[in-house]
Amino acid sequence: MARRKISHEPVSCFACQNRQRSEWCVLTENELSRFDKAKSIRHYKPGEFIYHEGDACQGIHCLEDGLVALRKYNVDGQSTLLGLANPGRTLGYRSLLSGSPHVTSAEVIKPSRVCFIDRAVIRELLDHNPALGYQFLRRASKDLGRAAVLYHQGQTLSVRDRFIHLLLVLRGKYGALDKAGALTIELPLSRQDLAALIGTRPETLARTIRQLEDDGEAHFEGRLIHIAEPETLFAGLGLES
Amino acid sequence: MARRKISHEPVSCFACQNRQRSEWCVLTENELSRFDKAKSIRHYKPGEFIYHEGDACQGIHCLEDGLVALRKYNVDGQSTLLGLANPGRTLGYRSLLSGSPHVTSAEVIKPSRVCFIDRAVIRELLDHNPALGYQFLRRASKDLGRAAVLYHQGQTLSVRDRFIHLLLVLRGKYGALDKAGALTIELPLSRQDLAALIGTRPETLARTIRQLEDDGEAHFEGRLIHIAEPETLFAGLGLES
DNA sequence: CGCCAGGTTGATTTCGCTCAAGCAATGTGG
DNA sequence: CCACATTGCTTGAGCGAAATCAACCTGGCG
Repeated sequence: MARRKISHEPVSCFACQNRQRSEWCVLTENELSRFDKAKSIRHYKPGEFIYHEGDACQGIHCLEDGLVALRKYNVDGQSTLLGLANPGRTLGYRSLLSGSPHVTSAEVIKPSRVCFIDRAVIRELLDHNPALGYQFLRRASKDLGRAAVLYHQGQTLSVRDRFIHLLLVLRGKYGALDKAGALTIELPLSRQDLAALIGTRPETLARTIRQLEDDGEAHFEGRLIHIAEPETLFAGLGLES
Repeated sequence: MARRKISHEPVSCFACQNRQRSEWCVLTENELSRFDKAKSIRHYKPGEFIYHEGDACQGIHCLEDGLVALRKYNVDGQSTLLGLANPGRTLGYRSLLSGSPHVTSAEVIKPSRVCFIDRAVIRELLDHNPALGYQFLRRASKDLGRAAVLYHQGQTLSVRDRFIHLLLVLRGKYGALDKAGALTIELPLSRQDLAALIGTRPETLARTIRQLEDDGEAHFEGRLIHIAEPETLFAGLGLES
């Protein structure tokens, strides 16, 4: 599959494809220039951490390209995946704005290019341009809604249903329909991470996958999933936006 | 205990005790006056709803006095309690700011006095006074952190540990230490709601309580809990801010 | 009084976790 | 190139925590 190479050329914020779809779309030319000068770019390999749970927040990270997992560890080393970050996503804003340490660790899943901007610069921009704060406010509000739904699902749904729901979500970014209406999803994650994402263990997920195969609901090979009748599979869930 | 009567006298926002500790502390005199004129006060009895999950957001509610539960229902009518709101708390800001429907229902637990302010007025104030947006931003960031911790705990802790953790939280608002260092908590909730708050069923909670009694960790009578050695009980948890 | 909701307790079941083993793919060093 | 470790995934067996189902008790209230 399209294992696209990540360019190591430094990209100006002005040219950044993600900017329009991110919180930074409200910055003026001047502000963007300030932002651009202050940023530093770094490349991460899978398994590396951008920041760790408990760290004080130094600033904000923008994921330009790649994939990052937001993970939280147990005392026993057991981990839960709180979410995934795709290109364009701003990381660490929660910690910066609340003034408390990071509650999750940001672990790189696919090779990633990440920009870092110091907290002082962000504060300056926030003080200067209220629209930026408003962007983050909308962003935080949406995240908060997602968190509530996630929590509730974790409490009330079975592993099977949580997994199906996860596929529903991943379909958006990683799914493709063929002409017959069948769905193919290329998972960006290992089984372990899929399990962590729905708060279960790899063994249980393997069994759940087995069950879906046996029921004829879906076909799994490696990180590819084929679902002949997606609508049927996704029907049994409380529909969500 | 202090079953204090709630006054039905309309209170000016200028005189509101909660204002200093809320997001509204940054309003100017003029703005506060605008706010005060726009507000309407309503009294709710236990069991009444301030808004329902799925409703579009009409505006913001301020809880002046009383207690409100943020609840989310399952398809089967099973509910989870996402959190409690104490006096001074602003309700519904998430929905307003994200522009999406309420994700939870706000159900009154104790008789409550609630102010309502139309969304248009809030927007006006937000446009006018960036500091207000910043207040909500901090608030949302903190809520988001709490949500992450809550989710993770729900996934990894046993019912017993989640319950003890809940007591730790409730201690802050509803606990009192005597001279011997023993802790008494007066729970503001029914057993059912306590169960919903930690994502379990009433039967399981009853058994957990029984177990804590048998272990001599705590003594329960009705909504009163006596804990002789709070430090011992709370010791076995990963400490959280 | 009877009714009912909330709470407790008991019996049983089930879902998911733990522990353990096996297997395939990948890497590594001699 | 082979022996070997390593890592990720799957499967099996057994166990345990919590859910479910059901009965019963209690206190409040019409």
